[in-house]
Amino acid sequence: MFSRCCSKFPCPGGLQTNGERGLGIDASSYLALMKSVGDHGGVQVHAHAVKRGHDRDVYLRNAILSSYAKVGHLEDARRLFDEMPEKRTPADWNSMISGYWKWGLRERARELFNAMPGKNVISWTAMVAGSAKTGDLQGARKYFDEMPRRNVVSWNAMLSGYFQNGFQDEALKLFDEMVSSGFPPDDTTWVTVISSCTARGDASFATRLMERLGLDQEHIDLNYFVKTALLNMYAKCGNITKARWIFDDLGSRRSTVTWNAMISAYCKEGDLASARELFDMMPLLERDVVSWNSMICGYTQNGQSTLAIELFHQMVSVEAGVLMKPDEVTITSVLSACGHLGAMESGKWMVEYVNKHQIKLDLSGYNSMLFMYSRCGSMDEARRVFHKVMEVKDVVSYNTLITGLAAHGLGGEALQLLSEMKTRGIEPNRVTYIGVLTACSHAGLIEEGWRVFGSIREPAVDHYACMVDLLGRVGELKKAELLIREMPMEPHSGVYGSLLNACRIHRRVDLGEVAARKLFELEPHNSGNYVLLSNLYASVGSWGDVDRVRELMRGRGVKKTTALSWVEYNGRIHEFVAGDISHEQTNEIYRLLGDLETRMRRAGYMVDDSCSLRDVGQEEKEESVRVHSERLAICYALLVSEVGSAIRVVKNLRLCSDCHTAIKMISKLEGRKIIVRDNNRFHHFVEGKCSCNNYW
DNA sequence: GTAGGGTTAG
Repeated sequence: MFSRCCSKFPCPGGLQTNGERGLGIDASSYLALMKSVGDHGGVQVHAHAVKRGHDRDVYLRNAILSSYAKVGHLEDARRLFDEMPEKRTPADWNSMISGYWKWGLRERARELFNAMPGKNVISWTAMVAGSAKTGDLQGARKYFDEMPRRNVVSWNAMLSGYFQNGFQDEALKLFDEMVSSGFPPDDTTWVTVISSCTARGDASFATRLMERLGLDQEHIDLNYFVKTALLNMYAKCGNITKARWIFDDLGSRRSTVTWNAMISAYCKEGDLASARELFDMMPLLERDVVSWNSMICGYTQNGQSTLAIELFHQMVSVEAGVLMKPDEVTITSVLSACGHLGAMESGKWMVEYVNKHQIKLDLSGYNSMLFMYSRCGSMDEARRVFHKVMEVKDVVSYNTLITGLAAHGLGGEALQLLSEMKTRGIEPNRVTYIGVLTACSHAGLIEEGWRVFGSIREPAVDHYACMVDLLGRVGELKKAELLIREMPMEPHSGVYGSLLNACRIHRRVDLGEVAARKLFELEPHNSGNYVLLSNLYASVGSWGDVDRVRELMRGRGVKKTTALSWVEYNGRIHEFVAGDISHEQTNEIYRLLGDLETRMRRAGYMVDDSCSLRDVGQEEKEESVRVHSERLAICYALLVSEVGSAIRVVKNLRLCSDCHTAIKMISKLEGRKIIVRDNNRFHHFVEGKCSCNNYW
């Protein structure tokens, strides 16, 4: 706006020399103007001011220099800085130094700082803050220790440096030092101290501190920054009532951050309705990317992946009114939602979106992408991202890929990754070993499993559960039993669950009953355990016992879990339950199913469409002969998807063995690759064979 | 009258 004004209406020459009063705009008016237009506007004020000779005013020059530096026009800022060495003030040096820090040019910042004559407390503080923000805490501390004079801002810079980098204990220690050396904390100090306590999950510590220093938390004078930090502290420490009290108390002084903190507080509590209510109440212009991210992440983390994806589409749609650009946090969350759903089409669409809009993903973003691909059954893409795209990897990246490989039964590759991460100096953690042991288990790698188990410094109960699973799956039930007896801690439900599942696979009713009894004690309301036991009875034809288990469930009021299967097609999730007749293409689906079964029988396969492993969740016996959901889902996919493409089905409960056989046949008869995810396991059916071999 | 420190999301 200003540059256009200048080019269209060149200023009369006479006024250019009349620097002090040109057109009645003096230097201080320019300064006021700059304040109102912000840094981006400030850059545009420059040309205008130069024409009137105001660039010789040191304050205005500095303001302009600062604007250039802040928006990243460092060369322009430097030109101004170099122009008139005789008029240079410490403020110019300091603006230049923090500009360099802001844009990550640490060496330039240091050079300038070293060359600066008459460094003042602001210069030193800029060095402390700059180093801390780039993660160089030692450097920051060195400047902090060496600075000849400190003020409260210097202390705050160092404190926040510790906090931002996750060293909350150091921050609190420094705060102690600060108080004992006589520096009274200000609001900013309190914000950092309270936040540090929040990060440590210790609300009472903050409260005690504030009391000790005579700061009443309900004091009316606390500024909204402090109140928001307090709100956040109570929210994170589980006192949602107190958090809400502060939120309501702030009234019109609420900022975007206050709203966001309250929204994420509700999300953390799992109270999505209240979170959404606030989100919808929030003035449209107040909503920033963090508000959207908080709500989307809230959905993802509370198992509402569909809503998360829906909200993302709302966020980027034009109808939302205010254009909102998603960032890497948004993408991380939505990719994760796609992974949880096994929604490959949506996931791919997201990746395309990222490329199209040039959103730069960080490590978490790529980890999320890895997660999405491997949960959608596309290990090739997951490997490609991991090996070819990601430059930096952390323990989460390795864990994600290893867990994915484990789910796909790719044990050897998981083992390879374990040794690779060790050579690269990335320390495996509890999760890594769960993944690797699971991988061994699914691939039947018993020796490797023992070796890995033996290498864990302090095996946790989950690792024992994995070993029981491994031993159990390959049929070593005696050894599994022995391991349980010898483990140094109390076995949890996962341990007995593995044992019971192994008994189901190997039809060991006697031992299975023992495991089930333990499980019913530990978690009497988990319907999965009853289903496992019932399936065990069914596998040996003890229908009376199957009915007994069902009675037991009813007697204890255990809720049945609906077995859902879903297929993603054309950007929509199509959901099926056993015996489903609600889908718009129901008739075609059943016709195809009947046709397939006829062909299977003709090919000499006995396929029992009642799925003799009956689902104890069904109330009525007749209902248990209803066709299982995954068969319906697969038939639907066969109808709509392209010939040659793989069929992906997600099932939220375990695939029964009759369906497993049936799907093998379908893959052969139709010449299609079928990928089924049940819980965390993948079955790749190709030409009548399944990747799980016999270890499923 | 210029320059340094603050809270929220994965």
